[in-house]
Amino acid sequence: MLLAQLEAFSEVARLGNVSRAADTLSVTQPALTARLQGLERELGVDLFVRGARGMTLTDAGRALLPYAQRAIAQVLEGQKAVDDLRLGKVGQLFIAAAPAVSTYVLPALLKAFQTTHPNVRMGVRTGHTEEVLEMVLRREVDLGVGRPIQHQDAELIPVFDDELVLVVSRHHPFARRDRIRLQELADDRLILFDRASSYYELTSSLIRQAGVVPESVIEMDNVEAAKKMVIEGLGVALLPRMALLAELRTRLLRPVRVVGAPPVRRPIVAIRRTDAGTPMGPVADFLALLRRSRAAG
Amino acid sequence: MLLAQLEAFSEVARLGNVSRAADTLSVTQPALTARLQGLERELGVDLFVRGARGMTLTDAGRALLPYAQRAIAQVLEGQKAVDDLRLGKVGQLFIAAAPAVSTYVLPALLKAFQTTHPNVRMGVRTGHTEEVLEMVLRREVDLGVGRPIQHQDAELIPVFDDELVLVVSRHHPFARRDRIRLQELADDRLILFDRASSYYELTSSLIRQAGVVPESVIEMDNVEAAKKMVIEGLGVALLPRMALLAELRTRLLRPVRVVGAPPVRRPIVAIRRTDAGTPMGPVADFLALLRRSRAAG
DNA sequence: TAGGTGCGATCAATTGTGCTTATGATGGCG
DNA sequence: CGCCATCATAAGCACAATTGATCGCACCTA
Repeated sequence: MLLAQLEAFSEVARLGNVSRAADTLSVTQPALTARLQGLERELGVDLFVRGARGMTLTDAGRALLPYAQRAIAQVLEGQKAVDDLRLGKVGQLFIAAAPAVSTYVLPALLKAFQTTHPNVRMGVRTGHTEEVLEMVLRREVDLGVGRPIQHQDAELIPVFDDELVLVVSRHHPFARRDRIRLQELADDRLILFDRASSYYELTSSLIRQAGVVPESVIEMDNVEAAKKMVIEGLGVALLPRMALLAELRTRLLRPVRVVGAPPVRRPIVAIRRTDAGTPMGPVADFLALLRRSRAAG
Repeated sequence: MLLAQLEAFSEVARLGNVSRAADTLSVTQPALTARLQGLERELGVDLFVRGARGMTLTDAGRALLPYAQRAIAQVLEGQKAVDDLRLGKVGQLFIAAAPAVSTYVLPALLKAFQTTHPNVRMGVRTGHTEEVLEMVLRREVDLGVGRPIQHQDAELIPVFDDELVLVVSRHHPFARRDRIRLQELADDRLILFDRASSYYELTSSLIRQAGVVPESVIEMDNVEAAKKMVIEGLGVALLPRMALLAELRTRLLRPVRVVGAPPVRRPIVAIRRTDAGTPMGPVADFLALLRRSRAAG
């Protein structure tokens, strides 16, 4: 049985007239006649009584009509559902993100996303990149955001590069200088954050590489606390730029260029299950927003 | 969009495998692949992620699946509904019938019909043939049964011939004779029934035709009373055979052949709206039962 | 009652479209 | 490293749907 036959049947039943139904369906009248005959042949019953004044439903036709209409309605609704999804109008967007992303990048992005996609259900979960990957693989979220991490079933999509920035308080001597040498850090107190973060290892190796042994080191367990320490003048810190946007803008913290040390850049990637296919709808839209934002400046 | 595409989609989604779905749908695998590609092209989205281990639904596929399944289910249910109707399993059978039919023919027939068609809703309305016609034309009933009556929108289907039978009580002198002459009726009392019935006019004209003036006439307003009168020996009557079946069988009443007068036969017809088409399902089955019954024979 | 009108069915030719068989490409698994 | 399973592609074919023109019929109108 063909959907076209059901549409023909439904429309002819509605109009009681093959010729006019042919117009509204944009086919010729003989084509419609053939569809109806085909349907009647397949079902083994007459659906219409042919009169000189048009077509009238038989009992069988009356019995079939509601089913035909519902079937057609389901198809249309299905098309609409897919279309809405494709255009990102509806659907869901659950994201797993590394702490810095979750804290400093997502809020603004999701606020913007919410205004353009009011009917999309959103959610955020936070974890280190390994946990993000796990959540993606277990399909607990539609998208992960974190540092690159290889896995057979995961696909990585670069979204922006983050960067470690050396920051000092506004009263610190470095604040007045364009750039400093790495060795000068030896005279200062270095503030480290979150031993579990991937940045911890980076920072440490950078320092060690330069043969610098800082006078003293303070370890914090989160970025926010580390920033406070720096602002209070207790030391200097290498912090991800995406966590500093507000303080750099208000000049509460001052960035300092370090000569002789290459800028430490870390790609931030989106993580998708390979078998989820090309991102679509809300996920695709959010990915575009994420890349466009260039969140790290 | 083709129904076949939705079926392909649904089945592949269920099995996660084009080749196996091709088996269950009894087509070749390339045919299914083409259907899926056509559907994806038309919707503008990928419905599956192709892997070496089979097909996995995308978000769009997951969104579409329930609609596709419901559409297919509606089509199947529609087919079943038409089929049940065609086979007379379900539906309704509302009949309007002339009083004699309603009283003496329908009860036994409807009892038989009920056992073979337990899920058919049935109903009977009684009226003279003109009223039966009206009910048919107003679609208050599916079928009328009565004497022939012409109308542009009504189709008449002969079902059996009724016959006026001269009956007398078992003690009446005629009861011992094979046949009588019409003129002999002049010596007897004639019992007429129901002035509104079409039989009244028939009977009267038959008598007048023969130039017979019965000694006396008693008019009753229903057949049952007329029968009682005859049984009590108060006179003789010309009554429709279909109203006499029980009394003739028990020999409470005796039929008498009248020589010189042709048997008075009246066709009983079923009445259908022309625009209702060929009878189907319960109506067709009942019509067949009605003709087979030869109720007046 | 003769001609006009509207409607559905039919016909012949053409176009399309899906189906089948055979083959290719790719990834996983022993 | 070759084999197996899986899906995609290609070529040829057959059937079916579409089209435009025509027919037949019933009804309406003059």
